[in-house]
Order: sequence, then C-alpha cells, then structure tokens
Amino acid sequence: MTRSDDDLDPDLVAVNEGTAAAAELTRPPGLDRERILWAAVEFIDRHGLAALTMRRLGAQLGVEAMALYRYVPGREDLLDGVVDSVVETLFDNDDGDDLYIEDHSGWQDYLVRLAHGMRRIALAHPSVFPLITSRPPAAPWVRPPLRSLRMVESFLATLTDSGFSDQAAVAAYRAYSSFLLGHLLLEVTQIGAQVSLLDLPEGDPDVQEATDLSKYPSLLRTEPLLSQDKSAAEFEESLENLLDRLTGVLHEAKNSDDGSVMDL
Amino acid sequence: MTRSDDDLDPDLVAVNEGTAAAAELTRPPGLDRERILWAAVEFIDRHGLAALTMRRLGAQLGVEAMALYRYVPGREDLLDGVVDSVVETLFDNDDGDDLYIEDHSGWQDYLVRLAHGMRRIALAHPSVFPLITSRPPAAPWVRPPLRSLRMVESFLATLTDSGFSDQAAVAAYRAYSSFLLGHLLLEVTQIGAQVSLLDLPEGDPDVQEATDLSKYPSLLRTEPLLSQDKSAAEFEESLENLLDRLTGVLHEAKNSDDGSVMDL
DNA sequence: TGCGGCAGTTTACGACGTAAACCGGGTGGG
DNA sequence: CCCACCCGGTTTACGTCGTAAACTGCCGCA
Repeated sequence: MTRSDDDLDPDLVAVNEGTAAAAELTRPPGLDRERILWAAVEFIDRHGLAALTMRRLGAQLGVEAMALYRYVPGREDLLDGVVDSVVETLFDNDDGDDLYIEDHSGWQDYLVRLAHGMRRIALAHPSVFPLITSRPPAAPWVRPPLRSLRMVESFLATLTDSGFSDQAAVAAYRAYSSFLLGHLLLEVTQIGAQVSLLDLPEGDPDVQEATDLSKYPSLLRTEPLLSQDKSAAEFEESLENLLDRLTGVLHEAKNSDDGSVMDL
Repeated sequence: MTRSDDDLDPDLVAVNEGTAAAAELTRPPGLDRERILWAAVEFIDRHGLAALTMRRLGAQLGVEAMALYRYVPGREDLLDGVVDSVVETLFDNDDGDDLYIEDHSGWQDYLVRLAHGMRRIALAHPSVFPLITSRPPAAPWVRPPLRSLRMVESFLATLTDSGFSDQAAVAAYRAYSSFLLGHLLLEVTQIGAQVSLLDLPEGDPDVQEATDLSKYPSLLRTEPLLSQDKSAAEFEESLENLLDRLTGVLHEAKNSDDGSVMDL
C-alpha cells in the first residue's frame, strides 16, 4: 500500500518464494532442532516475538510444549538458535543466488554482497532482525549484526587478504557493522509500523487528538516526505560512501600516520 | 577493569554523579508516575531488562506490585514511559550542562550536541538504550532513536531554519538517525559483555572448547584489537564525516540536481 | 517373550501480568 | 460529631508462562 508499485528492490524479491516455503510443505513427521528453529522463525515473522511461546510453538508443530525441550535447552537458547539459523543463510547457497558471499571478487565486492545479504535477511524477517541486535554474542567482544564467529572471521580474513592491516580491518569491521546495524534496524522497524497517520481517525472522538500534530509544524509539513520509502537508494548511497572511506584508508595506509582512527 | 584508566570520555563522566542520584535520596514517601519511571530506569540499569518485574519494581519502591497500576497502565506502557523519561533528559537542563540542545549556534553545532547527548544517555543507561530502538514509536513513520515527536520536530525545524530544503532535512534526519542508532547500539551492547575471552577457562574441562577459536585464525589474531575500546574516537570521526556529507548536500543544493538521494 | 531406550505427553510448581474486591484513614458536608 | 466518600495501597484470585520430573506407548533387538 504505502510502498510504491515501482518498487523493484532486489533484496525484497529474493527470498519471498525462496528458501523455507517449499521445503516446509513436505512434512516428515519427526521433530528435530532445525525444524523447530525454522518454525520459530516463521512464527515470529507471522505473529511477532512477543507472541512466541513454547506452548504455542509446540502447537504449531503439532506437539506439546515439553517435546521441544528434547531438542532445545530452553526458550533463551531457542532464540539464539533462531538468530543463528537466519544469519547462517548468508552462507547457504542452495538456490544459486548470485549474492553468495564466498565467491567474491575483491573486498569491496565482498562488502557489497554481505551488505545486501544482511539486508535481504532483514527485509525477509523484520521481526526477527531486532533479535540479532540484542542477543548476547557468542564471543563477548564481537558484536551484532555480524553475530556468528564464522562471519567475523570471513570478514577479517577477506580484508586482511586484500591488504588491510589488522588494525584497519578491525576498524573497518566496526564502522561497517555499525553502519549496517543502524541502517537495517531503522529500515526494519519502519516496516512494522507502516501505517502513516491516516489510520487513527478511528476510535471514539473523545481522545481524538491523541497525537496532536499542531504543536509540531515542521513534522506535519514533512509528513509525506517522512513516510516515503527511499530506503533502498539511501542504503546504496551510504554503503558506497562507506566503501569510499575504507578505500581511502587502505590506500593511505602505506603513507605515514595521519592521525585518523581508521589506521590507528 | 577492561576500560583503560586514561579514559576521559566526556560523555561518560557527565551523568554518573549527576541527574537522578541526589534528588532520589530525599524520599517523600508518596508514589507518583515520575518516581516509578525512574525507579524502573535504575532497576534496569542495575539488573537488566529481563529482571524487571512489576512485583520486583514494587518491592524496590517499598510497595506491592498492584500499587503501580494506579499510576501506570501496565508493564508495556511502563517501558514506553521509561524510554520517554530517558530521552526527555536531553531537554532538561537542570544541572547547567553545556550540552543543552536548545541553545546551539548553527545546525552543525546542534547535531553535534544532539549526538553527544544521545551518547551520554546510551552510556549512562546501556541496558535501557536497546529499548529505545525496539519500542513502537509515537507516530508510526518516525523512528528510533529520535523517538519523541518533540525531538524530531526540533531536528527538522533546526535544519530547515538553516537553509535545508524539506527533502534535504528529511534525508538528513534519516542518515543521522541510522548513524546514531547503529553506532550507539553497537557501543552499548559491547559494554554489557565486556569480559574478553579470558574468563571462560572456568567450568568443567569436558566442554572446555565451547568457543574453539582455532578454526578462526584471523579472529584469534586480532582479538586484542577487537576488544580494544576506541569508541569515543570512532564516534567523533564518523560523526564528522556525516556532517561533512550533509554540509556538501546543503551547499550543492542551489546547484542543479546531481542525482543524489540526499537532495531529491 | 521380554527389555531398554526413544519420542512425546502429563502433571506439577513457582513466577509472571493484571482484574477485582477489599481496606484504613483522612476530609468535608450534614 | 458523625458518617459517607474517596484516595492510596493491599489481598486475593485467575490464567499463562517456562520448565522440572515423572510417566507412557512403542520399536528394535536379545
């Protein structure tokens, strides 16, 4: 509705028909960890995180809640598993997706693929994504959204292989992480509440002016702009800007120290 | 401990002795919404969000859980109130803080003050901050971390008053938001788990290699770098870079359209 | 024929959020 | 003076949650 029809965002189409749906229709009746985890993902996508309950998840799988505990230590660990499952799809290239991260050409291509891979995940599972950002990490000193150690390793190795010093690679990791995290989280949370303000005219007219915008003129005036969705383009532009910065850092590395944090 | 002693991060010292502590020692026994909200903030700071319970919060206030419901509609709304309380401190200038946002000189100064204000909040309440990013917003189309309408209004008004077009101001709002959100969230979640990996040598030696790093050489090699805290400097650098971009956008605005999203 | 373990169920417990009924003590009107 | 009333807080109660522990039907193997 709010999204325009000329929306050709490539990170959106990629998964909608893709990964889980087809494989999930054939139902060998047995439980296992994988099935539970993906059922949880689907449940969260459909009903939100708050609605996810051991009992309800069991029900969706046609089983009592306690059955899940044979495969999952508890709810908290289940959520960790959900995050891992979702992130891990970055590396699974079942469907011949051209965004597969491993076969890249150069670190910039790698970072672009990685960014779009994460964005694809975020858009495919908007309600799961915030979990990625808030769960405690496997290793305490590396952080979201590049949660899995495998991913951080892949990141650092690619950059250092391309000539980045360890320091520069780590700095790049942090700059890149926070960019990706910020942008995707902002984008994803906007999705969940994409109703503009043309919907609250409902309700009893007593408390009508619950959100009275007359006190916020600029906000009122720019509302159509604010509710517009230019996410894809903004994402691309910010990403390119970041890559430019990193390229600069890499090339200036052989020169002397210029005081920048990037190449500490 | 892990933080070095030469840490003079200005956003850290600012609040530690500041706002809430002194006023909270004198205890007029009555309850009210404000007191409850700040008790919740303190509780979350101390024990984490998961531990916050109506019963426990009541106990901390020397009162039964149900007493809270006279001032707060429910737990969910309490959390909204917590977020608002914390964000609203950006505007309260009780303690003569020089970071007060309203009296700025120029939009760049404003953005710098705002950024440091938010960072101060994030560092003062690391466990509360993720809430800011995940709570549904007052108006659905504006989003964290600039949650309050007052804040968005202030942001937009300042920029447009400084010569930004509505479109540029909105684009700036989004770029700025996602930058701030990403950086602070990353920084804040690193705080909560700042134990490096020199602590898991504990535990029964059976499952010792729970996090076996031998498979992740780059990660192992750069661990001391990764666990280092250069957040303040990185923050400053990224912020300046963003401001430079925005300045460019502002000045090129009078020229023709160059295809950038920024000044669409 | 029996028997051990696998996969899932039943039962049970304590803690949660919160609706509803219940107080005690101050306050104002008769 | 007294009684009705309300205000601020408590008690009780219900349904749901996560999960420990005991239980059950069943299947493969001796």
